[in-house]
Amino acid sequence: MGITMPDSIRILIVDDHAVVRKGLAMVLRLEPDLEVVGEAENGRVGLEAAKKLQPGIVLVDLIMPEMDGQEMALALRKSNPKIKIMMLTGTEVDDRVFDLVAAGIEGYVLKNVEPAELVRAIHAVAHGEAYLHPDVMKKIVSRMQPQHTPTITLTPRELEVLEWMASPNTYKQIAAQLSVSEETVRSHAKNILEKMKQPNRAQAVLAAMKMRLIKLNG
Amino acid sequence: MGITMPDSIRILIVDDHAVVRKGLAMVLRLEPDLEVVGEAENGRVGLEAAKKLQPGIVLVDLIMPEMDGQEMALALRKSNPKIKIMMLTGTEVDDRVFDLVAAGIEGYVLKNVEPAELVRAIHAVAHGEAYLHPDVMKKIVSRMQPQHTPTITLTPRELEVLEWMASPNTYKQIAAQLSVSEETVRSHAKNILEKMKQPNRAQAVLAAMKMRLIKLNG
DNA sequence: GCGCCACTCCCCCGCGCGGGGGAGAAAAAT
DNA sequence: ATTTTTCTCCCCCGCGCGGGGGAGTGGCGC
Repeated sequence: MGITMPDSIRILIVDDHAVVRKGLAMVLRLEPDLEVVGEAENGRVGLEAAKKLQPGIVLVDLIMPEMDGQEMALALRKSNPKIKIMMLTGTEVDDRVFDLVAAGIEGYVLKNVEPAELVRAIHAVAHGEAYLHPDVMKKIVSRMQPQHTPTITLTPRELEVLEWMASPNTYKQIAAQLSVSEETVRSHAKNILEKMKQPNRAQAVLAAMKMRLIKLNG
Repeated sequence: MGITMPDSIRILIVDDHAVVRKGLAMVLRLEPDLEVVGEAENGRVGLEAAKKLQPGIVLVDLIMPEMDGQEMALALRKSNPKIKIMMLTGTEVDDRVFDLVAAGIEGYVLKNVEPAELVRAIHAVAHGEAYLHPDVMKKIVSRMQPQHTPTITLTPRELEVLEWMASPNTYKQIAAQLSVSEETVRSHAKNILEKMKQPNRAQAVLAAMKMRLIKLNG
């Protein structure tokens, strides 16, 4: 009861439906190393509870009145970045996952998961791993995929120059690096801008990143 | 033996080590609905085999002579996008995962997985889900996360100007949008560049994106 | 009251860069 | 063998922008 296992995982449940909270708590309490330390019925209350209780992980429903799961997750991530966040949502996966994952959510599972999987997910997240539902993963992966984009055809040399354009170097410096004349680099740059229909170097680099022609660091 | 189950998963194994191939095949053949239809010892051979055999999924080792797993995966993805690709690699997860995931690899598991997990992974991928090893997922998620960066403290107005700096607009145009003088915008820009220690607008925008001060579209 | 900071605006200077030309040689495609 | 593409290099022009000053206002905190 009041005994706190030294290595147990402290859990806070945030969901607007009491039955769901109780059901989750019951399931989780079956695990010897999981400890449900609190419940909250919306994001605002959950946020306060999290700050007070300092759980290792919070299970948060996405759709809630007053303050929804996304708002709460973002706020909690800012105020207490060490507390892991596991999103619990209905059956559908909407576009908010991108913001949530980008904000550093560690877990995302659907409510129809088997209890065993949820427990596994909690363990994984508590141990510093990320646990995303396959559908979520798929969505993210598909977002990362080259959207069979009407890719502009840049020549190899142009692609090379484009990569250098993302560096702090001036055209003169790039020319030195490539062992060609500055005029050559400027000529390539000119063609690149025209092909990409971009007004300047900054926009060209941004556009190149969007269409994954160049990467953010290597 | 020669009997092909109507709903069985046809598997092609590509690995340069015969023992690994045989071991994998033996393990997988224990499953009634998995059918190892071929083996190949490098990417080039594997590519040919895949085109000929049309398996549902190929297990590909990353490190191989002549043509490695990455090359093969990219080539196969182009020629036969319907064939699922599951990457099998050593213990370490290197940076190539980004290119592979971006290219649409469905699976990525380490060689030290339990057979049961590999079988689960194969089923998942065969059913259209993505199955990435937790470490891989973590790497991808962490790449998406704001790396608890020593964020520069920009004033609200500077942040606003910085966002506009990522647009195609000139300072004059930005000034018009913000209803201030061009000199004001240029003044802000000057301070932003100094604070961010960036030599020019393009680099400032890139740096801002890296530290997630501004987003790629939104 | 005083100082600090954010926001605004102004001047000057010089280089970086976008945009318009053109041209020649080698490689690839036809 | 001819055409097309790619890579290289050159000229000129003018604006965008980086960097160096300074200065006045209002708000916030001490």
